[in-house]
Amino acid sequence: MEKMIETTATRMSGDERRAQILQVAIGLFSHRGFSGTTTKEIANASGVSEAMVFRHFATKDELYHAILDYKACEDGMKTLPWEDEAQKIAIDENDDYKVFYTLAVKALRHQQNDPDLMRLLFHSALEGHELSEMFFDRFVSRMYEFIGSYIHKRQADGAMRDVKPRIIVRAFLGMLIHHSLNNILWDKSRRLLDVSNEEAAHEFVTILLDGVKK
Amino acid sequence: MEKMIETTATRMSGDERRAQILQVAIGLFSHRGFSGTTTKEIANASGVSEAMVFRHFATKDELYHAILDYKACEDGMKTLPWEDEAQKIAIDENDDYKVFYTLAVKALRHQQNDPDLMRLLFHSALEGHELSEMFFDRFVSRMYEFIGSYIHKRQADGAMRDVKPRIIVRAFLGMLIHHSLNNILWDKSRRLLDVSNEEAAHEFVTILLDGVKK
DNA sequence: TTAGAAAGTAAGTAAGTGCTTACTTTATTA
DNA sequence: TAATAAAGTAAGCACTTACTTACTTTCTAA
Repeated sequence: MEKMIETTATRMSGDERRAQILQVAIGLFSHRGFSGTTTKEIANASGVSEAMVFRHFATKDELYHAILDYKACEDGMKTLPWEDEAQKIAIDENDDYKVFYTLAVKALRHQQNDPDLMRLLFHSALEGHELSEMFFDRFVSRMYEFIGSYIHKRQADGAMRDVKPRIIVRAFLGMLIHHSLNNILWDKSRRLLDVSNEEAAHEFVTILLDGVKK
Repeated sequence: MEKMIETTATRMSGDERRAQILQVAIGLFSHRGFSGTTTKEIANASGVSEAMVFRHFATKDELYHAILDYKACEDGMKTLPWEDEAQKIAIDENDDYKVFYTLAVKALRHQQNDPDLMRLLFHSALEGHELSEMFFDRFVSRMYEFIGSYIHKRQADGAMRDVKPRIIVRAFLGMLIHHSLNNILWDKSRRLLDVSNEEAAHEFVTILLDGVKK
């Protein structure tokens, strides 16, 4: 004879719950790291018992892998620059500013919208986890290839100085990644430097291009 | 009536042992992180029982603090650029290349010689440990002040474009830190980019200075 | 030479840890 | 509407964790 006063305590479907646990775990792992997060914390934050966590993910390690796969495959690489049409056009037109600015703004926005990915990536890099290598092979090294070969072409055109292309790539990615890292980790309140993604991208690209032009 | 066949198993003095445990712990913490390292591992790697670790450091947390203090105070800031005489002279002479190149080479060398410091710094930043803030206040923000004010001066001289000085600082430090980070974390075998500290410093500085000159 | 201090250990403890088991509750459908 | 499958739990298991205790060994100096 109880009244249904519950606050929509409907139980979730298996897939829903799995996805929810995954999301909760992403938040926790990305802030506390793998060994700094307990399965109990994950369960509590998901509003279920630990047994449910282990129903969906056989081991804690499997959960971590699922996260890495999800983040690195589905999320982080949604818009690969070498599959971007606008990018290709800019490249064909030899529009240096457009090529680099588009890349920069996209990267900065992406990292701002999803700081967990960067945190996760750094945690796994420090711990020597295999995601690190996977991400490196699938994304970073292709990025070097992609930007590097564009720079090489522009050097052949006589539009850029003869510097090892990959040094230029490193300088460019360094500015972007370090800027995002600052915003996420050390300078959340923007005391040190407070600029929009667009302004940052513009200035970084201008410095880089003026710095390598012939 | 035993013979003294021991391989110089002389016991250490308190101070020696303390220092040794500290060093061992630095190596472990910097690779596995705080919660990823157990006190037993530290004891074993130091060749003593766990009780000895706790004789020298009341808690695991105290040990971590001691490391951070040691690393951040004694080690990492041995040569602060604003206390460097050669640096001051270069600044007075408005020798942009010398100012930035000296800084860059020193930073790259330091990080190469002591990768543990950077690892530790990143671990603590990700975990939100207080060292992060301390290091930020004592070192990073002063660095922005120092380089930023030099850039400001050079802008007033009409030698550099009018860009927010701190954006230039961020671009510069970004190149350096990201390069070291790559060498330490992802590209240990230098597959992606293999350059000496001097070459890297030279190219980064050249890009930066050409990128901001008037 | 011997008392005492300091370096050291073996063997705990209580509170977690990842993970399992045996069971109950809710939703679906034949 | 009853059978069944799926979502869920409480309680515990074997083991690890940070940290302690009660004790032994070695060095030093009066």
